Amino acid sequence: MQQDKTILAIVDDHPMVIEGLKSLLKPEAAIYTTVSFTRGREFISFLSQNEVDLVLLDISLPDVNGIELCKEIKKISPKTIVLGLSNQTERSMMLQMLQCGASGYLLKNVSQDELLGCIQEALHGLITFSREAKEIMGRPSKAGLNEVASITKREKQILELLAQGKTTAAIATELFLSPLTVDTHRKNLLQKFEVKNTAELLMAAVQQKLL
Amino acid sequence: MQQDKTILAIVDDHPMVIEGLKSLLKPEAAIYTTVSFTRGREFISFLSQNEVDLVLLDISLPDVNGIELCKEIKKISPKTIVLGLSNQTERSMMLQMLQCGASGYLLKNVSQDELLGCIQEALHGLITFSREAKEIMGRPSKAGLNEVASITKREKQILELLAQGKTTAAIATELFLSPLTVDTHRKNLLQKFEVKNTAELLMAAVQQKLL
DNA sequence: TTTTTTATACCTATAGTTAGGTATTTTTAA
DNA sequence: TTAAAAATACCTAACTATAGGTATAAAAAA
Repeated sequence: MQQDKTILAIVDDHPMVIEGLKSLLKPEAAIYTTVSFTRGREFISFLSQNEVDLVLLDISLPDVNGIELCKEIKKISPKTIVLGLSNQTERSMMLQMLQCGASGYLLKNVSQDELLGCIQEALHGLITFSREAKEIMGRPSKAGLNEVASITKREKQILELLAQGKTTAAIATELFLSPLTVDTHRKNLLQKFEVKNTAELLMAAVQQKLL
Repeated sequence: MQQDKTILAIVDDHPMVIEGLKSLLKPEAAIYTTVSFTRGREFISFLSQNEVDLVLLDISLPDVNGIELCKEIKKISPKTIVLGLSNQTERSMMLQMLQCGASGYLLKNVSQDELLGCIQEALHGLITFSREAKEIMGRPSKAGLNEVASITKREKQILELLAQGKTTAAIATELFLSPLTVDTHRKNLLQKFEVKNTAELLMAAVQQKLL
């Protein structure tokens, strides 16, 4: 690549957001080249063929989950810097993004200054947050107490079926498993969420936005 | 006022959204003049001194609630056309906006074509929706079929305790009732929601925003 | 390549829920 | 004030979930 400009990618399903970001980045058009994508998959296939210095990644895309996408990006191109971008003011989401290799997190209410500042910081290898995101990170209130249970794919699947009111036996049939296996997963879910029955489990899952 | 261009106002607390909208409106810059505001109050004071033909109004502003703002706008300047703008795909929210005098509703994932089309339609006095908003309005499923189960105070109380994972016996003790009575209420809840177990019941209640 | 995690499957009891009723008293609304 | 709705309480039997384990193979991660 003969390009010496920094390449920024924007991944967001809202054309309006893409245009907004481009517009906010315009003053620095001399140093940044921007490309944009409305689907996570599109960006991944682009990334496997091109270099990208930094990506502004919406974490709530229609096709893939932002956390997963972030992992994939870091796998394909570890030096691409990922900044999470979202409306969600969920501490847990921010932490998850960082855990998956993101270099920071911006809320969609960023000002132009913040945006440009954060991009610069991130490009220099720093972890960075938009003002409001910083504030949220700054209050450890919920984090300490409300730890997010990390669940496996199978567990997620079973959780969803439980939410549909299905019994262990019905789930076993549906997934071609032994009811005993389903029961084990179910018990593991109860343990992970530190709850004692399905009702509590579902409410906890709803609260953690897993359902 | 000697202005013959149509005056569009954008009210949104996200600079990015404002820039995005302006950018999407650019092809029509010859006919539209745009002004933007990040606070509802700011816009109201502008409106009392200036004419505005149409306003794109974010319904989730930090200072005032979108519904209230819409009412105020229509009170101050009845001929200003209001289009609701939001991420929320809540049917009820859309209906509320219309009830308060809005001429339509756009989701923030609108494409440029939709945006320009909807603005034109609204300016011609029509009620208009973005594609996805239309889809949501188009399914009477939830409104018609999924009638909100009306539950009694006692039932609500028991529903909440069930959501906390409490057993019939525990609820009975807490409410100084016979377990058999609690059981009857529980059964009535299952019937009203047309579900067959507590898991499904809770999910239905969450969906109907009863929990 | 070794270790850890995930997914699979099993066992024994006990606890709790659901389905099918009926029936009386107290509130609330017409 | 009278009818309807809500809250109370009971019964039996069948079904389902939970608690307390153990164990092994297959994936993923280190």
